[in-house]
Amino acid sequence: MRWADIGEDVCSVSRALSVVGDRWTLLIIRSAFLGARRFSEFQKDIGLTRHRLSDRLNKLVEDQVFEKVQYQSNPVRYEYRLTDRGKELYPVIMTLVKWGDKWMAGDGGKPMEYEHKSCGNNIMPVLTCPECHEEIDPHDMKAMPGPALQALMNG
Amino acid sequence: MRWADIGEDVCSVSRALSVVGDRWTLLIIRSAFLGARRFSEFQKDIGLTRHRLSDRLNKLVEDQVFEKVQYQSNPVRYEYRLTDRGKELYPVIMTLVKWGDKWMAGDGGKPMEYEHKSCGNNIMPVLTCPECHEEIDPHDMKAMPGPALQALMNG
DNA sequence: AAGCTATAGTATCGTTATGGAACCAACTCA
DNA sequence: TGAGTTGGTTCCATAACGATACTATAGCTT
Repeated sequence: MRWADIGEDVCSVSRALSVVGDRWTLLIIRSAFLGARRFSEFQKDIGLTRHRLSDRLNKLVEDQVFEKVQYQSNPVRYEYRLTDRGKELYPVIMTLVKWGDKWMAGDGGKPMEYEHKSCGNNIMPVLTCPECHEEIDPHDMKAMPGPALQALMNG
Repeated sequence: MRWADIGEDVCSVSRALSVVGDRWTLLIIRSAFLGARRFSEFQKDIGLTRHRLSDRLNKLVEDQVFEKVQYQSNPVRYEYRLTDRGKELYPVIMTLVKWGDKWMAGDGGKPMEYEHKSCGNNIMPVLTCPECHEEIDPHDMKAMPGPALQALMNG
């Protein structure tokens, strides 16, 4: 039996994609990391229809990636802020930026550059092993069924 | 003027998502990292329709994420292998796995576990600064317009 | 006070993408 | 000879999406 055979539900990638796996959501989250909070800011950044944006933001609030915070009354208006759950999508965004920079580069250099404030360098993050601190090479990673998948395979 | 205002085209995230930003593509790539190569393997792993799979695989070959390699003649049959461009999506997949493990956990523990073969530890990769080797905290990253965006902003 | 602008949405409608099911073609194996 | 495997394609109904228009509340302006 193949591991993945068992179903999409026991797969962290598909679980994650059930939240961020559509055409717009990751762009909305990128905008949030660049400072957007209000409906119109997201719309200007991304250029999707208000209808769609309304939809996605509501779903992201439901999924607890954003929280709605009232910033005025009369009329009542809310802004959308990343929760902790949302903030932890930063690595996903940055790995996409890195891949896009390298493999989908346009003319005239990078769209954006990133400074690591705590060391002052202009960098692009790398994925490393928390134990030996080496950069991760896919060939050095061995994937094994974890408890959830083992349970399914044995019964 | 907002940076992102200028348009989706000068954004590495949206460029990357033009390749991997749909409901299925990242699942296909995940399957490839777990060893899938043939049409039917992908289909069993993911459970999408053959129609859709055919579509996505062809697009991914066009986008040079996969290459078609003939594995038999009579009838001619191809398998789909990740190119270098495709292999470098590994960090995107792993950061999604990590987020899914933490925030979308199901009962009974993790679906999968990962061993870093070169050090022998069971790990989950972290995003670090290649200069100071500290783990990246979104608050410590400063985003600035790069050359491509500066050019656009100045004219 | 009437009219214009800003913000944050909804409603409607036509087009595109997707899912489900059936079909097809070449070969293998019993 | 006939069922099964592999790797698709065709057709149709439904879901998601884009474009455009409309709504609602408030401030600013003349």
